[in-house]
Amino acid sequence: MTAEYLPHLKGWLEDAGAAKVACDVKSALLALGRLGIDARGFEHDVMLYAFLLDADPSGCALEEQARRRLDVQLGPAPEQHADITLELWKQLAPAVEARGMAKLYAEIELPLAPVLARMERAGVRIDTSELRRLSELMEGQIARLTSQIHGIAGRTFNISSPQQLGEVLFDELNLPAPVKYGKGKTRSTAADVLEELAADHEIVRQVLEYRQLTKLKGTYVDALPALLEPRTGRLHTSFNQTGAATGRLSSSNPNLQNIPIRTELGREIRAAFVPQEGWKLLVADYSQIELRLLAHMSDDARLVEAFRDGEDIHTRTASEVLGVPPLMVTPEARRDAKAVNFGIVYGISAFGLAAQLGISRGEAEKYIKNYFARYAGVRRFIDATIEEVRRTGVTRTLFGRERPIPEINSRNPNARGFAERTAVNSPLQGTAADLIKLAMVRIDAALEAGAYQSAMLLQVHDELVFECPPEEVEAVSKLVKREMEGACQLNVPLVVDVGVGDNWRDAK
DNA sequence: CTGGAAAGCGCC
DNA sequence: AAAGGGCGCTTTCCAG
Repeated sequence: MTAEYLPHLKGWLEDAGAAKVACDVKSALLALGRLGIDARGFEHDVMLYAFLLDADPSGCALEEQARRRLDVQLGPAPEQHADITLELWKQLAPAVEARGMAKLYAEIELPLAPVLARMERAGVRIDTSELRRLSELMEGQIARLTSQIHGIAGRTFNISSPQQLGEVLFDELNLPAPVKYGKGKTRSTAADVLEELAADHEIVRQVLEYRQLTKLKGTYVDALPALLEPRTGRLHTSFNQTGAATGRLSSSNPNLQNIPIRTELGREIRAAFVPQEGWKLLVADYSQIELRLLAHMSDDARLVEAFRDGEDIHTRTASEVLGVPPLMVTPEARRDAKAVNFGIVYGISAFGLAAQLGISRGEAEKYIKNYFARYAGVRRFIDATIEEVRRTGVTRTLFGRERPIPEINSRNPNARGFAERTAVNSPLQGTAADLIKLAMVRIDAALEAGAYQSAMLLQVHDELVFECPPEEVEAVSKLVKREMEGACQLNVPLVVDVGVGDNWRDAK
């Protein structure tokens, strides 16, 4: 079997007889696309094989794999890239098969690569004049806050420097210093610390507002327009299919998976994401995906029942934990229950829950105790999951994706605790990632089969964003909902909310 | 001047 | 003893 290589692709494309092999199919497709070549039929992606085997985002690129598995230092020669790619393919493809991940590879990861390539090439349109307006508005607010903060401090200083801010607040104005310390013994000025002081101190409230404005202006409002592709006038992110150990995608240059939504100002920024003239944006997101997967994987009777009955899950948890009927659950109780539900998924401690809810550690312990008394299946699931990871050393998703957890039997209690939380969270986060990836592949195929013009643009973990001509909106809404909800059969229903609008904010 | 660590914070 | 899982980006600060 001889390797053919294309020097202008730096060895990306190797044709090994009948089997088309690349070290990175998505990059190969994008590079070929720029040359006007519509390539199809790649069967083997060495980087994806490596990622399935190691779940190590920093170690699955060709150079690192060549070093680790073949003890070869990769040079610039395309011939070497081609040879190494084939050598690794021969080793990794059978290993993926042997570990039971051939189906995950063939039905999800490999077919996803061309979908991501098309999403990146499509890009997303931004209303730059809207962002310019916001930028000027925010500039004025920041200037006002800066002079007010300096006024109260009695001197000028760099408000963006945590070090200088700490000196002003805790040494000069003698505000109560936080218990929380950074690694270098610096007193923390993080938002949760400042919020403790905000009620009593005007300057702290202004610093928090200053932080929000400078963060959003610097990271989004001013940064995004600079990244527009001149040729398309659109924003083209990169989706990294090997970017997160759990199996999630990541997004960079720019990261379009962390566009603001929480605050009103943030939502203004999101409203600047718009469809091409005359088209619509369509947003579809899985409702409570990780908690539904917790219900399925734990088979907890109450959790399963709650989702089957279509109940509001946080209200139900509040009702269970407090022992009151759902109609008597106050908004505050629901908020607390929501924190408990997320805490379960993340492996929170009583200490952490207490800090977040502003209650005593004893109160938090009661909440957690009550939770597990009512959701005994969840307790069993968590214990069984940790036990299995102790035995096997890996977590596994519903679709068979593995993640090594080497520290699970560490004698260091800190490292072991971290590993145990990771062991519980990874199957949930990872299965959710598998599920939406599968949905993306199904939707892409269905759009292709129906010859729709609508395009998938973005994925944000439990949400997909599409751009649709108005006459397709209705049909594509149904298609997307059907393919997402039908991606997999669980003990509980999968629910997808679909919205349509003239920008990303209003479509949600 | 550059690179990296640390702090902080945006999202799910 | 630490104390919530997964990311990427910006700014500050400091060492080389």
